[in-house]
Amino acid sequence: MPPRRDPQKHAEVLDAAIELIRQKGIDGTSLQDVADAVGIKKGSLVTYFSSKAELADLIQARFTEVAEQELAEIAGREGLNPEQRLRELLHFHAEHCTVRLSSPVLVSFMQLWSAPGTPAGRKQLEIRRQYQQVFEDAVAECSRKRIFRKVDPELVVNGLMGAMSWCAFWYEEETHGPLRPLVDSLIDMSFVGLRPRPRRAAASSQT
Amino acid sequence: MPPRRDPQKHAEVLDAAIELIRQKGIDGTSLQDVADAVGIKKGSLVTYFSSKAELADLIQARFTEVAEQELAEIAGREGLNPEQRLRELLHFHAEHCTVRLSSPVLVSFMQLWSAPGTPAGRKQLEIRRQYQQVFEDAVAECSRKRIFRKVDPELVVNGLMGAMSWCAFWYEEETHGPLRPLVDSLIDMSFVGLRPRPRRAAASSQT
DNA sequence: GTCTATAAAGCGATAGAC
DNA sequence: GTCTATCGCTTTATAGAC
Repeated sequence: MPPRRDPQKHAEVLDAAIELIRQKGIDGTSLQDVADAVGIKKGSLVTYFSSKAELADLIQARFTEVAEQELAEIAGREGLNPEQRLRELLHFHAEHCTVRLSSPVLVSFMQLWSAPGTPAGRKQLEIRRQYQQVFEDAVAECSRKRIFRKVDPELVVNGLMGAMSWCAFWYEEETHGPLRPLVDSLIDMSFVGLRPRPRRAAASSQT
Repeated sequence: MPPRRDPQKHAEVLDAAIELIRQKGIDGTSLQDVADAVGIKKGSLVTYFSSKAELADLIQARFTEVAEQELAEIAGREGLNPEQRLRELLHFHAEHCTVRLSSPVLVSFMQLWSAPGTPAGRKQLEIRRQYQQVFEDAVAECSRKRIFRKVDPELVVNGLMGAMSWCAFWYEEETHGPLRPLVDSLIDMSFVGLRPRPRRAAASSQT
């Protein structure tokens, strides 16, 4: 399990597996596919992981590790006001979902997240909670600085992350062009609804 | 394939399959599971569908049929202004994703939606396009009536539907209470960002 | 460390008796 | 319409030679 002799080859195998699962999902990817992709025989994969479940764990660990590192970097970056920080966090999340994960992988994550019974599912749930907490803290900070009005951070983040995550299911670079300006537009529209109300606002659809 | 003698039993089998797929996803559900759930032998399932692919088609057809009926009902309902109509459409979508589909089923839909190469995938893509078109029309109508400013309906709908669909991944009735007020809050916040700008608005984070 | 070979299990699909 | 039985295939996992 630990990369004993050849960590580079370990990374190569993992990269190939990630790319395949990115395209076809975890269920649609067999160990034979992985072996073919790296040019070794199926039986030799045991050198790099002892089971398919462990492969899935390794991939998930890598993704969440990357995500947490980037989130921590943004959270600690200098020279950003709270709104810009939240914006950067949302940009990262959108890109993480669309470019790096792709919808099949996102879907696999979701499936694990929605199986909280298993130990792995519980662990995933905790990771997701931590991940989301960073966003909720950023929203709360915006409220504290009167950039946003007082809002429920959990609800707001669920809405924002939904809009961002959903990009994985509709965004295509050839059709829509670069992702960033699209996401910026979405964020702009969303943030307007979070501003402090000058006199009154937001109320309009009372039946 | 057509329910020749016992349409009730057909519906029962389909219900059981839906419930299983709701829990474990399409790949995680074997025909043996379905047969066990309805108390017949695996081989007897051919009476109700000739292959697993056809089972998936039947389930998808049922869901999309229900969705299209409801959407048409809302689109044609009397006494709603364009904003209220859009709001009702979004409410339906949120409930459709959370309560009726649940995240694993939504996830299965996504998986099929993201395989546009196959004929079935192409058909699903067209269904989704039609489905989404109803929402985009509603947004465009709001813009025409100056309830919203001029916006890109596709982008706006993608953002709104993302926030709604995402509810399937975080909403739990025991934790959060009734779904409707939560969704209303999300819609309220989003709509504020779509209003015509009185003088200037929305610009605040220019670096 | 990689290979061949195979075990063991589960899958969807099908044939034929009742 | 349902059953039993089985086929053919794919999958993961493992054992042992080089």
